[in-house]
Amino acid sequence: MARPSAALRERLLVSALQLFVHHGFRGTSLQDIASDVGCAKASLLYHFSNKEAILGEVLAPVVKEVVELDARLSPLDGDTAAVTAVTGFADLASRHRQEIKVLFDTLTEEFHVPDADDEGIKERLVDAFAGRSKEPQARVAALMAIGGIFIASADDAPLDTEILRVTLIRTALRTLDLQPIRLEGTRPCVQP
Amino acid sequence: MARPSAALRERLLVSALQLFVHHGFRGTSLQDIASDVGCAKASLLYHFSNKEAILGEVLAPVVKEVVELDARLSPLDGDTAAVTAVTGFADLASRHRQEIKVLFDTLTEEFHVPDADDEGIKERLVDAFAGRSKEPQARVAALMAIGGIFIASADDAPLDTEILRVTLIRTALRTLDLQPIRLEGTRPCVQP
Amino acid sequence: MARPSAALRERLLVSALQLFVHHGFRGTSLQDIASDVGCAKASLLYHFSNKEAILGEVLAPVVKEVVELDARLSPLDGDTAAVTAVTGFADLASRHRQEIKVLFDTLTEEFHVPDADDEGIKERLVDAFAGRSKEPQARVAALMAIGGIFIASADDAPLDTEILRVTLIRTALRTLDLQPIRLEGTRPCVQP
Amino acid sequence: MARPSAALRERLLVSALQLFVHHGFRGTSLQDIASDVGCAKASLLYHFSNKEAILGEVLAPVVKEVVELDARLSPLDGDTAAVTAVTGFADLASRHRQEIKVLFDTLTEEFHVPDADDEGIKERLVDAFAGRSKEPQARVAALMAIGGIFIASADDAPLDTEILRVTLIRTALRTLDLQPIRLEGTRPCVQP
DNA sequence: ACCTCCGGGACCCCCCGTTTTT
DNA sequence: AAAAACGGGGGGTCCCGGAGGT
Repeated sequence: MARPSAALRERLLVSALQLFVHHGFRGTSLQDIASDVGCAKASLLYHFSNKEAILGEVLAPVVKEVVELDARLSPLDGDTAAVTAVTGFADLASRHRQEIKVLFDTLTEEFHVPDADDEGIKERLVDAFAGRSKEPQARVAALMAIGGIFIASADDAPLDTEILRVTLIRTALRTLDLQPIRLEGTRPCVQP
Repeated sequence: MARPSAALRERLLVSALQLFVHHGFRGTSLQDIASDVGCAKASLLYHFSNKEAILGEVLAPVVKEVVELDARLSPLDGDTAAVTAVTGFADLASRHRQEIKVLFDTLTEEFHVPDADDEGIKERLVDAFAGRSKEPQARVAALMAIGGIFIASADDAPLDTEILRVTLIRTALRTLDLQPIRLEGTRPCVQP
Repeated sequence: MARPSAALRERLLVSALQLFVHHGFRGTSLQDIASDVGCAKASLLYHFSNKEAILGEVLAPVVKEVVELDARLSPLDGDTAAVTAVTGFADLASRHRQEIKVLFDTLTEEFHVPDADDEGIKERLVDAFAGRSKEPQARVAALMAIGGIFIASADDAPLDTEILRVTLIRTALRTLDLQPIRLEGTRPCVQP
Repeated sequence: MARPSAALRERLLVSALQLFVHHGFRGTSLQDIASDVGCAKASLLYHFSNKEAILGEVLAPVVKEVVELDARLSPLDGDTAAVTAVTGFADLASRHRQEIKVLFDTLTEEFHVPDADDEGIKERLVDAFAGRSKEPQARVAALMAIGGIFIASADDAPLDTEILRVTLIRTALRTLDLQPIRLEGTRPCVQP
């Protein structure tokens, strides 16, 4: 039926993201997505081999950025690592609020998003947030900083992206007991 | 087959909690729970009228405490409200780590846990964490503090409850930009 | 619906056999079977864990007899083996004509009927029919005898069981170039 | 992608035959065939209007020969009919072993192979094998002879075509209780 | 003429959370 | 407390057209 039929594939991804955000991954059926864009379920499965594949593509942008951030963090140490992690992660999260929310309830699922989240990356991120410290308290604080950014980003409240980003950074740094930094120019390498 | 079968009901709740933690609420079927304790699915539904009821009973303890905390917070204002919220919530979360994790992915679901979380309570909690401030930044910081406590509690890492509790409080206060407090005696009214 | 509801399970097996005979295994859906006996598809899956399980139970009687025949044949050799195989197999086939037909199109399927047809048994049966001879011609003749019994049994034509059995034996023996035997008392150990 | 792509149509038929032999008609999907030759499923349906059409073309050679055999048999009677049927059918089967196997599991299917097997031909073939006799025993023997030739031909064992053919004839004649014939020159009218 | 990109209607097997019956 | 039965999807596959590209 889809009249314009421009790019069904894209419209499916958009619908899927929205539905995943509001009803969760498991709470969204293929039929829900298909109905939402007004196409047959079979057409959906023509573009994506299965339900997980949809999730994978929906999350691909964030995952890609997280992987890049992980790479940028690996050579860093101490406060530098922590600050870079905070700014990078907050930037990423504030720009992908919906995807972040989806990533959430997906965490309980058994499967992994392809080529990411392979166990290691989460640990390394926590490690960077903790400034490479091995103390339990530092780890807890790091988790809290990450979790805080996650939750605040995933919240539904309408909020300007830039304000959110800055607030996330400032607050997360406090959480980690780090000195505030000048925020101009903290924006990592991202297309303007 | 378990012959004792004395408190099947309790064993069901224990199994349910464990399974909900590891596979999520939707990811756990009644059959899974029944198989885990070794009884028939029908027996399960003899004790609990439906699946949600199981979740309700699993979360009952936390919900009860959250409601009580909400009541204690209502007359308070400013930093007092925030500090009380932090200490109370951290205490609660550190003692119910598994239930907290379950509460998580349940948040996406459509239904509400009985007699709690009815929209209002979450907002009031955020309000208290924000010290009754209406500024967006304060709200974001409040969300981050709550989220941080949630995430850190839900994490699988083995950690002494008391150490976790103290760290949660100290760090959350930093997140909210509040002065550290003396932690002795902060333990709210709870059975020893 | 099912008013009498005496032994739904049995009625399901009967229907399944009939439908498998007329439409093949793949050509019969669970819904077909359920509709035929007038129950819900879910009720069907309550009794049988999956479609293959139904096939397994439908074929169980024949498989059991074939396995027993295989056991009886193992110590025998030469013409004795061949004659015993012929009489045993013809007896079995003439009493289970429908199941034999089902066994047919099932042969192409990938899966194996549980605890039988595990590759070996067919070879051993051919070996017995061939009177333990290794010559290709003997093997071909053995195959033709077995196939003949199969096909003739599976045929839809109404025919008295006893006449069929005797004719199968007499003809199969000719196929194998064996002397006719006295057919009284050839009936193998079977409940009268 | 296969660039030569000269005769995609032929390659499809070859693949289809192979797959039908190993997984059955119903067990082979259009996708399977397309994947096997490395083309799109839609390309397949360009050449053949539907799945049955593929089967029809795959079986066309055998069906044609069977129809011709049927025509040759119609004027014959008694032993002459039987012997001619046996030699003709064995010749045909030994030269088209794979197609014979496919013909098998297709028998259960509802549809008919085009312009053949329309109920009548099978009966007439049995009739000829039975030497036009109407007795049930003769009919059973005829069925067994035909079935034997079928099964032995369909078997996977590697065997020289000529040896197979001669053995099929000799054994089938025994099955029908007919005198062996001189096999030289029995080869029916077939393109050299 | 040949081939592929899209798209869709039907339906399959299985399972889920329930109600009814014993 | 369990056994039996059920309505209703869930994800996924099948076979098939129609609209183009070369």
